[in-house]
Amino acid sequence: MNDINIDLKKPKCTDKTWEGHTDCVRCAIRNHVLFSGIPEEQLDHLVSPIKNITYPANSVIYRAEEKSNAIYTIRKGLIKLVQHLPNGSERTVRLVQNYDAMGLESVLKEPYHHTAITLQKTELCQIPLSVITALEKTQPQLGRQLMHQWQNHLDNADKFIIDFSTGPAETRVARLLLFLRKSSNSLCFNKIGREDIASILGITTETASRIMADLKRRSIINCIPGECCTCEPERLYAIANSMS
Amino acid sequence: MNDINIDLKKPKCTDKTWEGHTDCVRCAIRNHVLFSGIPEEQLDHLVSPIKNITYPANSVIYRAEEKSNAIYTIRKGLIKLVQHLPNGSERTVRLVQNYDAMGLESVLKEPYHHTAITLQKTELCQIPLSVITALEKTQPQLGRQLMHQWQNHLDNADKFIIDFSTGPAETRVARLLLFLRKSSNSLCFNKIGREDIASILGITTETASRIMADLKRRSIINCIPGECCTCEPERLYAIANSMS
DNA sequence: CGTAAATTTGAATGGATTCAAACGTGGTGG
DNA sequence: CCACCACGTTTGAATCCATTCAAATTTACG
Repeated sequence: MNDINIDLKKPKCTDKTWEGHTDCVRCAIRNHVLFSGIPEEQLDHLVSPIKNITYPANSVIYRAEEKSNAIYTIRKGLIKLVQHLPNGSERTVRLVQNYDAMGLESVLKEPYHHTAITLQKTELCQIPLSVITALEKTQPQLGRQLMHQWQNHLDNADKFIIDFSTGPAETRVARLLLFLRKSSNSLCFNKIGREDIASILGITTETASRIMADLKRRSIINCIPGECCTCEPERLYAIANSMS
Repeated sequence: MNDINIDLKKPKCTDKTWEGHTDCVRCAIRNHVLFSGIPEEQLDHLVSPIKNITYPANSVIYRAEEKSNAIYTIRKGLIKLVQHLPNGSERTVRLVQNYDAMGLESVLKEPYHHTAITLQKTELCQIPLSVITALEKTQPQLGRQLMHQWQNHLDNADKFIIDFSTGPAETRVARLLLFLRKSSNSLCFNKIGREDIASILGITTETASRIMADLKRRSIINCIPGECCTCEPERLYAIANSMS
């Protein structure tokens, strides 16, 4: 497994020569509109505290209750936000990926509300709160950007309830697999643990395993060990839309 | 049943002689900080489009997909936000009450994302978008207020997943009853339909009915027809926390 | 190669859904 | 005023589904 890799060189998102630069246009914070009015030399100085970090799977980015001091945007990969149940087990309440922002509560000076854990190798930008507050002064549109991010989280939460917490277990699994497919294009769901599936869908590990095994047997998904999976999307859609 | 009652007289929330005025201090929009810098005569003019409306139970406030033009704050009562499933039935994704704001997506010029329906007699303030945009210019803290509202919705969504979509049906019902108790103080849950309970908890109407009937038989809740209910909170808590 | 951890499978139990029927309640019209 | 109908709630019985607990199997990794 590759280790955590913090790239400290300089703020990549303003460096046009960086290969990943084109992605930054989609970034929640470093939006192409957002930096438009700021002179080049100020800009470098402002965003230099932004770090590009790559985490392996199963890394904790931050913990619930912890004092917050940065928001994050996900560049590549997948993260679960979990909350701890009184009983000791954990329930996943959101999946974050694909240029979503995360940890917005830090803008409101609140401690983090979830524990954030990577489900795959994940590349993200860590934006210290100081950058946000500094940018806010000169860039009034930033507030609007953040509101859109909040709304986006809400929409995700709604989809989470509708897709992952409604209907029989097989239906939920199918919807999760389709979600993962859309997000990563390559369907590496042999990488995601059964326990994670269970915590996302509110079912037990055994049920998750049984259903996954059954889908394999029916050749709806095909997993070569160590490789990514293939699936038959139409058949998954059929299951996903079957309201018992 | 009492009809919809729109109070057009004048913006009550700035009228200190109005009996409900003290509540307005807690309002998401008319916050005591918020209006501090604005001269009296401008204030009246600014907030005059705000309407106080009282709806009976089962009224539709707005519909999903509909063009949005106002946000709402709930003064008293209870509202469900529902989304329609492909199958035709509906799933409740949030419960709104107690000075919560609702319809924030209108600030982002998006159509409403849910259909909002009252579960009880509900009193609310309708704040046209024009008021928000006008206030935004002179009151920079308004943006922050709105962010807090978004965060509040997110927290509610999390609780919705953890409390109402996790664990066995009886546990979920107990948690819902305790939620209703805390919100309305008086526990009028003979008023809330079994179908509503089902759509909130993601179970069937029959299961909801069976569990409610059983709780009555065990005298954990006592309902006098036409009156409000009483319950034994400790026993409900015991059920609510029983993870099985 | 061997051990720990994760996954799969089995069998029994318990819980939730389905479909159908009975019951109660409130409202309408004869 | 009562009969009747519509609608929501309750109950029953059968079936199906998910969980539990235990064991077997596979996989990952030192």
